Amino acid sequence: MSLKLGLLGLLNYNSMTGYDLSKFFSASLSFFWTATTSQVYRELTTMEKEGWVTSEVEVQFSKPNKKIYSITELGKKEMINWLTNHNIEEDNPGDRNPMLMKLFFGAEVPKEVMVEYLERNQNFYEEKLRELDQAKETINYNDERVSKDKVMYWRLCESYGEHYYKATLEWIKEALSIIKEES
Amino acid sequence: MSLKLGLLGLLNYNSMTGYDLSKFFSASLSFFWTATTSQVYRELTTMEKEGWVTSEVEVQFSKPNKKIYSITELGKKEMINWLTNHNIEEDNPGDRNPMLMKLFFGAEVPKEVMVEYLERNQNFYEEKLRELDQAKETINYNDERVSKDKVMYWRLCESYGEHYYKATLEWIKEALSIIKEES
DNA sequence: TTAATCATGTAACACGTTACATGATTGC
DNA sequence: GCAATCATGTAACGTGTTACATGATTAA
Repeated sequence: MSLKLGLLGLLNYNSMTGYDLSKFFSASLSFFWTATTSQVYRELTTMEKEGWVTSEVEVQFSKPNKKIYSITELGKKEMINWLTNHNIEEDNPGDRNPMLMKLFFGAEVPKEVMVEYLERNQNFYEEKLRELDQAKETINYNDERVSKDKVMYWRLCESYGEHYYKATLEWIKEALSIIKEES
Repeated sequence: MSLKLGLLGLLNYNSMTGYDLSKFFSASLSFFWTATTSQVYRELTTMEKEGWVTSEVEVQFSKPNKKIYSITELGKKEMINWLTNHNIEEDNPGDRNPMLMKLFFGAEVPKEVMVEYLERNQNFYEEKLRELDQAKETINYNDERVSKDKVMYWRLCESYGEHYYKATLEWIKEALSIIKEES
């Protein structure tokens, strides 16, 4: 459901094509959700059937025609409904962490293998943190066309990332020293 | 792939039935991966086709026969291979966080809605932390039949949970105070 | 001249979820 | 007498992934 609702959320800001949507998705939501173009087109088709969006074709020359999607009243209702009614368990899968799956069975391979694994994860998350810092600097939050509320919520999402990356890095540091200690 | 390899990992400890596997799964791996019985049976079928596991039937009276699965040499190779060759990007999806998706579009609904949402998440994670504490106490890590290495890795997985839950709770606390401040 | 961008998708597969079905045994 | 446990699955659906196809335009 999150993908559908992410698309509704973006269409609620502006009507646009599937192509635009998938670009906006990677630009603004990819930090906590990813979607390929194929997925976006498929979802748009089913969402149109359900009456959450409508489309109109804009004829173009020497390019494929644009199919511009807009959110409907029904779609808006659906979005507000999703924003208002919570299912906390569903919203926090928390499971499906391949890294922990690997670590759980780490005793089956030499320690150096797991040490290297954690170190590479460390690099990965340090890089993520740097990327986040850069993003913070480049995004212009003072754009007057954007409401303060939106900016606040967007910043909170960013801040989650920071907390999450830092916590992971701290854990990796501890884990590495424990593994090395035991050798 | 993680599900298949989780199953291989468990079968590497002990041969058992699909039914046993799904119980072990919920008992020991559900903290970072979940699997339903239907999924387990399906995966076992395909893994047998690939030669990673074999099965033999144990006839029972007045109960369905047991189909006991064992890991093969090929399966062990596959497992070690997975443990040894890393793809850090794949192992850290990090995306797909429905909670952040919701928060991102939070400006579309009254602030109280998002405050309540975060408060319920807070309760959720506090409960998770308590559960983890309980688990720590009940699990007997001094079982002599289990190698020290295994215990170490299992504990590291637990410790990840602790870090993760605590970081999330801290972020929620900050987020709540920021949202309330802006009102 | 090659690659990237614009803009649309289809097809097949992988994996997760939900619901349903069977039928005896054991515990409350 | 009823629910839970044992033990096996099937079927259908939802959603994510990967690969492929088309064909003009623009920038390096």
